[in-house]
Amino acid sequence: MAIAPLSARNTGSCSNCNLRNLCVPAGMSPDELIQLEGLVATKRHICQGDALFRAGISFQSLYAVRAGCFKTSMYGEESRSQVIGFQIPGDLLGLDGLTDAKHHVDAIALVDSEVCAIPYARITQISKECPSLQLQLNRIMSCEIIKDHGVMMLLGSMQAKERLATFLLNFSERFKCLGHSPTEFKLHMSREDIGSYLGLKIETISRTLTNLQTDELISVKGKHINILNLVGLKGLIDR
Amino acid sequence: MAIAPLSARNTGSCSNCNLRNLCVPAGMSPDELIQLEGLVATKRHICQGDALFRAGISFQSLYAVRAGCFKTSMYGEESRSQVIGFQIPGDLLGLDGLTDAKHHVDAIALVDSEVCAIPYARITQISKECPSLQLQLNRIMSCEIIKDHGVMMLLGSMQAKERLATFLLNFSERFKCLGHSPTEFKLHMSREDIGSYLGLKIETISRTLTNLQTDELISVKGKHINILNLVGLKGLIDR
DNA sequence: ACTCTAAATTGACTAAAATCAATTATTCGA
DNA sequence: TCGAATAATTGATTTTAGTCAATTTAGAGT
Repeated sequence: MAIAPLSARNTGSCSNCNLRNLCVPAGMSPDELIQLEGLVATKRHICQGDALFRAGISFQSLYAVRAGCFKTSMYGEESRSQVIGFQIPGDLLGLDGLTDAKHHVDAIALVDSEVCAIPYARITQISKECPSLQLQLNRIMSCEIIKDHGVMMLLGSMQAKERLATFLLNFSERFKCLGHSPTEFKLHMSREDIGSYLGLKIETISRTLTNLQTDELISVKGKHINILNLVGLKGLIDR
Repeated sequence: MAIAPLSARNTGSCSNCNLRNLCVPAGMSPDELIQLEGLVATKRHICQGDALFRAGISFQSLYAVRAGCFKTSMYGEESRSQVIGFQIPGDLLGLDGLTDAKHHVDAIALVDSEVCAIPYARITQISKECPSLQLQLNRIMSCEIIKDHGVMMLLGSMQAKERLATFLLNFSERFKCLGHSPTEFKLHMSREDIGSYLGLKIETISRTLTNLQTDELISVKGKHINILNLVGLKGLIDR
């Protein structure tokens, strides 16, 4: 948990953010974007391993990931825990906090990361003059629900190989949207985290990864993934 | 699929609905409740087996369940399907439609049911004068996300017996909130549906149910469940 | 009430993933 | 750069849930 460099002194304007088409302002007109001036109050650096927030603490802001990678985990009774998701730039954190003004998951930085804090009070305030912001928040939350349903389907109906293929293809797609390579990327989370997310034990993750490599669908070097056969990988799922 | 009796000629006012503390108006003051007059446009009867809406069709309204029971299911590539949830009175249907104005799941009535249709356009319109409606919608969506996370934990980290116990306790709690018995109730969905929802095959559902009965934690007579030992059932999960 | 059909249960067996255990890589800090 | 600690891989074995198959039970429609 080293000290992250405090580089960004961006004032927090969405208008000139390179993530504006993937983040909260997505689909909003330049006129509307101006109304969003002052939406983002502060930027925060989170060092690898540190928590952006934890389950139980009071919810104040949503967080848009600007750089880095996070995992969110929830906790049940008696030592039960579950990784709920992984967030990369453009993703929003904290949407589970609006119910009772408390966070329900831990958000942990998997690498040194940067977020834009968006105070919820400011969202509701700006929404009054800019209804499309509120509509956009509704869309984002609805989208979150759809994504969760996808994970439920993965966990409820897929076997290990299919789950891992889906997982890799999901990251491939998301990195592609960010302008990165869809076939070569680094997964910052541990096998433990992947296992928890996919409802599998780490040994199964290891074995299945080796398995996909043997099939020449991917190549794995530690946390580095190289997708050798995107079509073949997709074929594992539709089967 | 018989014709359901058209009994309710309620005009659609939330103020005198007996579900107002469990449904959209929950937590709103009497003053605010008056502003909600005209929120509900129409009531609809849905016969057992019929769809309230289907994945892919255009989204217009949210639906509050007034009576009966629904299941929602999503579909993946090639014959894959997954039951996403079960809705009983007070629950809201259609929250996944706000992203792209399309539904993403099928909502099927498991018994003859009744819903209040709440046009989304009207929600956004009323929200302008009544910001607490918008806040309430945000809370509801956030709550939906939290509930989905709970299912993800169930699917990702519990074994068959724990999943079924959680499932039964969840219904017990929800029926209790509706003023029904928390220990005796009818589950209208098939074993197939329960299995899909819990990520298990129907044979496993059957066996596990028998198993819980042998342990004298529940008693099962077809779709009728009687929880004999609530504490014992809870004990299966915390372990 | 009766019949036909669909749903649920039960048993025997198989397959998938978990567990246990040992080894090999990585990572991080001195 | 080295060495301890942690993470990941691989193998052997067990456990759990899935599959296949046969009954039994429950429901819908006449």
